Amino acid sequence: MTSEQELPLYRDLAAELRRAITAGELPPESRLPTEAELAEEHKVSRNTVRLALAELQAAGLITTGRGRGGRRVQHREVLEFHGSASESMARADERLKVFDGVDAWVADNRDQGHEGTQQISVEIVEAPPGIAQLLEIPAGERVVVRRRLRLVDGKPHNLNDTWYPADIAEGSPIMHPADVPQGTIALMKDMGYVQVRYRDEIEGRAPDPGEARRLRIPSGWPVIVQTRTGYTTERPVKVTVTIWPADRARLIYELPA
Amino acid sequence: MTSEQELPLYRDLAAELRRAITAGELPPESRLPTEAELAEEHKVSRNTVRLALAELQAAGLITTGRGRGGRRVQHREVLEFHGSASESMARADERLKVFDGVDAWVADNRDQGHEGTQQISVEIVEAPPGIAQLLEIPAGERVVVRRRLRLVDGKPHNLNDTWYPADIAEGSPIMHPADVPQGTIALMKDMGYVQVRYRDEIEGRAPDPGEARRLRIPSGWPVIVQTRTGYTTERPVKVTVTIWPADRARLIYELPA
DNA sequence: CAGTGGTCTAGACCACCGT
DNA sequence: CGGTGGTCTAGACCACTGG
Repeated sequence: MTSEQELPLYRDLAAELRRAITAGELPPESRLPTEAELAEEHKVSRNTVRLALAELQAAGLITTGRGRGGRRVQHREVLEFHGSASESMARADERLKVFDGVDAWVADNRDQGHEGTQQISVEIVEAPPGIAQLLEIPAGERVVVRRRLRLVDGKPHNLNDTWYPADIAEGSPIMHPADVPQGTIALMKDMGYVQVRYRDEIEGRAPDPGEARRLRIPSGWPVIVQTRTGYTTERPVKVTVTIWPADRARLIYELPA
Repeated sequence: MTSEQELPLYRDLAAELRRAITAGELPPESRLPTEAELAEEHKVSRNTVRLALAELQAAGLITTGRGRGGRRVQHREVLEFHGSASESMARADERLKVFDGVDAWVADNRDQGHEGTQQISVEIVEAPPGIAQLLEIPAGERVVVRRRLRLVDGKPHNLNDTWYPADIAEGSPIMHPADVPQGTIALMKDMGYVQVRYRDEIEGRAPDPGEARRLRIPSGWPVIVQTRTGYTTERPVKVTVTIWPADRARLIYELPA
């Protein structure tokens, strides 16, 4: 009755496990059978089992359990981030009154019942080509990059690097590797750089090894990359690159027609 | 001199090939050494070579070559799609004058020097939960879904499914499985449904097997999913779900501050 | 049709981690 | 400590495809 299209053994096994997980027979956080058990049950070699599990792992359905822990069904939690002006700005006003001394992202997490923390470092480097193009400066020009590894409930969640032309950032509080409570947008406004529009570019890809290591994800796991360029009436003044493991975030934009 | 961190053999090999590709020593479209050659060169088993190649494949750097073709370095071409109103609308006006009888997406491709075609089918189904929630109707209610597989230069490029409440679509030209030259937005406007705002949600994930098959991508390859809900002043009137293989598209939004 | 990648087996050793 | 997944080997057979 099952319309078997003569799948390879490992695809077949992957499909069965996928069905069991999405049907709820294997609930989130529950342990999977061990590789040896699956191999015996299905009369295949352990390598074949591993091919099937690798597929589910790439799809974000199961975890990779080292040691005695075993693999578990992935508990999937998606946090939402608002890209457009209207909605996020309206809520940002409220936030600043309620949560003092933390930036918008930390507050955004509290809204969703999570604790956000950040590890911030600041460097002065030569602008890589992609960043230079967006900032409309020559490649290799000095820029200040403020790198943030953001943690949710203590675990790495996303990378957020903001690049500023050196003439804007140097000597300002942007260089200070700590939270800017009122936000860097307000800070730059006080410095005379009023951002009037943004351009967001969104793409998906596999992380490079460095990104995978910092986010503690397997190297095949896809990430979403949002590149936001902020403009005054005069020129681009910052580029922010945010990288999330794909299943961990959803971007939302509200647009007029 | 190489700061080897005692990587597993296959990660080491993957890193070397990755470097050779990004450094241009293996240019796009060029053939990789065969698995047997790599195994012998590096004194590892063929399975180890395959683990390394699987990683590069997941990262979208190389193709999967069946038969005598061999693997090749992936030729990466990213097409851009505009999410926001301002820019895309201004250009849409011009398009309609120049390209007659084709919809905006087909024209969008011509702008970038490619030929876009679509395979369209229309179904009447019960609304799945996610779609029902966005359309603000009970789950299981009848909806019309207009499914499009879009091809660029003859190859599958993205999936674009638009869901309409049955009361709006039934009996209208939306049900006709062919191009709507003036676009469904203009068509709905003529029918009295003027869309005044959109809400976009963007996420990344691995495709399910059906999506992977339709797009002809390996099942681990990540996709970007854009879900656009269109609203009149009264209510949501359509939900469009577009799915791209992640490396094939970049979404762009222009936003006021 | 020869060579390629795709699939599969049956073993082995080890680092790691929970109990 | 004992069991788990991570890594690796050395084979084998086959489907597909380009020359």
